[in-house]
Amino acid sequence: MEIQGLPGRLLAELGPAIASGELPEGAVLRAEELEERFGVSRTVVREAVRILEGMRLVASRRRVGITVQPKADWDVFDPMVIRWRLAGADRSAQLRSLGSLRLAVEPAAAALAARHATDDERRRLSALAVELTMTARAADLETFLQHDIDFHAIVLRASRNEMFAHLKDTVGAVLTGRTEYHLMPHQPEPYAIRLHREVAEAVCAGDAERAEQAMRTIVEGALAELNEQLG
Amino acid sequence: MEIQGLPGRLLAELGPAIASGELPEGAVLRAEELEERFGVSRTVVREAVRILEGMRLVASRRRVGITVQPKADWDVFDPMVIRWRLAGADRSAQLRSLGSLRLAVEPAAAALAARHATDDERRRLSALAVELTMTARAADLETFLQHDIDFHAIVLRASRNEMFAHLKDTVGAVLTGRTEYHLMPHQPEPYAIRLHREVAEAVCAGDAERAEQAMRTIVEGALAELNEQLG
DNA sequence: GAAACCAAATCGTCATACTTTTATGCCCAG
DNA sequence: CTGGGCATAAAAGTATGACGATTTGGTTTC
Repeated sequence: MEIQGLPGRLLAELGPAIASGELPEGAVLRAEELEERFGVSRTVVREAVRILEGMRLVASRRRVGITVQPKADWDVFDPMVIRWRLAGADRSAQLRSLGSLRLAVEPAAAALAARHATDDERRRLSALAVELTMTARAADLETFLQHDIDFHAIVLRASRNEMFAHLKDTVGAVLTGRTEYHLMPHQPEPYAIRLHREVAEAVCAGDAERAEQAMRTIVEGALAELNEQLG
Repeated sequence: MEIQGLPGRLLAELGPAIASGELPEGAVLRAEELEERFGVSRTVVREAVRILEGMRLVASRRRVGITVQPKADWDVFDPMVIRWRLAGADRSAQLRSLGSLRLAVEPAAAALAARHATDDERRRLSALAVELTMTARAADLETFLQHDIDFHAIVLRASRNEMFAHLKDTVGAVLTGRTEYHLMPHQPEPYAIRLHREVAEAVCAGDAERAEQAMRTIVEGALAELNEQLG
């Protein structure tokens, strides 16, 4: 998942710095300056910059340098950008945006999953729903989170739509983020868990309508909680 | 939008080759081989490969080479990847996936737009809806397409959700793709155009429900046409 | 036959030199 | 004083040779 090597180290410094606004729009870096600051060669700097350029966080121009791009240009779907932003200043804006996206996508994915899921996927959804109940009771937030992530990932995958399926990392980042930064109730809501079982049952029964509704309610709930925590 | 310089040339060759399946999953390239084949230096090859790596199209490993990754790993939201795939073999699969995504996102965006659009955006939507009517009558597909793209882009932007807004290029690529590859009626459907006016009116009136419904009908129609053309 | 070791292949990094583009400021003409 | 073109230099872009690090796969040895 992570990018390796020395360019990775550069990224891990520059990415968060830009995403958090510490390096504001229009800030200019010079390649040579970065070489010195991080004690690496030109090759490494250039490759790291290329990657940031791919994410549209910066643009490199001759005789000018490497300039931080306006937020509006950033590739906000890149999982790395999402993580960096969740760790930084506009965490709440990011979570709200992602919430709306989930609200649009996940119910649709659940409906498709009810139609197209494999038997194995249906089984695993049911099993995970049970696990969620158990770990919630045990207040074992760590494994609860992991099961929650898996649950949503399976629904997205079972939709048999590659675009939806690829949002699994994005959704995973949201769930991780709101747990990590304590933006949800300390005990998972029993009601939310019942809804996960409802989704699992509906998918097993092939009931697209019910799966979609239940999933919508889940995401709406998450969004409501978020708004509560953030005022 | 496009990546510049010599690495860009490499990308323009390798990207489509991979996206089209000409270089299948597991295929191995060596950096030195690419240097010779394209007559460029290591620097250039490495940067191009880094970019492809960022899109998760390839992975580079010591002592083994640059291997093409399974399709499931590709960053299917990257606009460049989308264009390459639309130009290649699995164009129809790609269009179907994107269609489902639009069906989830655009109605939601329209609803939000009805609530949050600025006065200017409302005006421009109305104006574009009129333009669509005119250019459809004139059978001027080129400008019709451009106005259609602008229309959907404005709705997405007016939703005031950055994730939705960033899907404008994706939607644009879809609209361009299906025109370019003649996957829509030669004359735009009068019904579809009336629906665009409906969206514009609903957004102007602040009627979220109606905007959402009209937009849903538009995208459903596009998806239906697609399925008709592709069997 | 298994474990340890060695060798070759390939990417990864560095240092340096050269090329290309372009912002900026100077100078000259109007 | 103003505007346009031209020279200059600054910065990224490209090329190249050398070396380092890692992984694969075979070979040797016990």
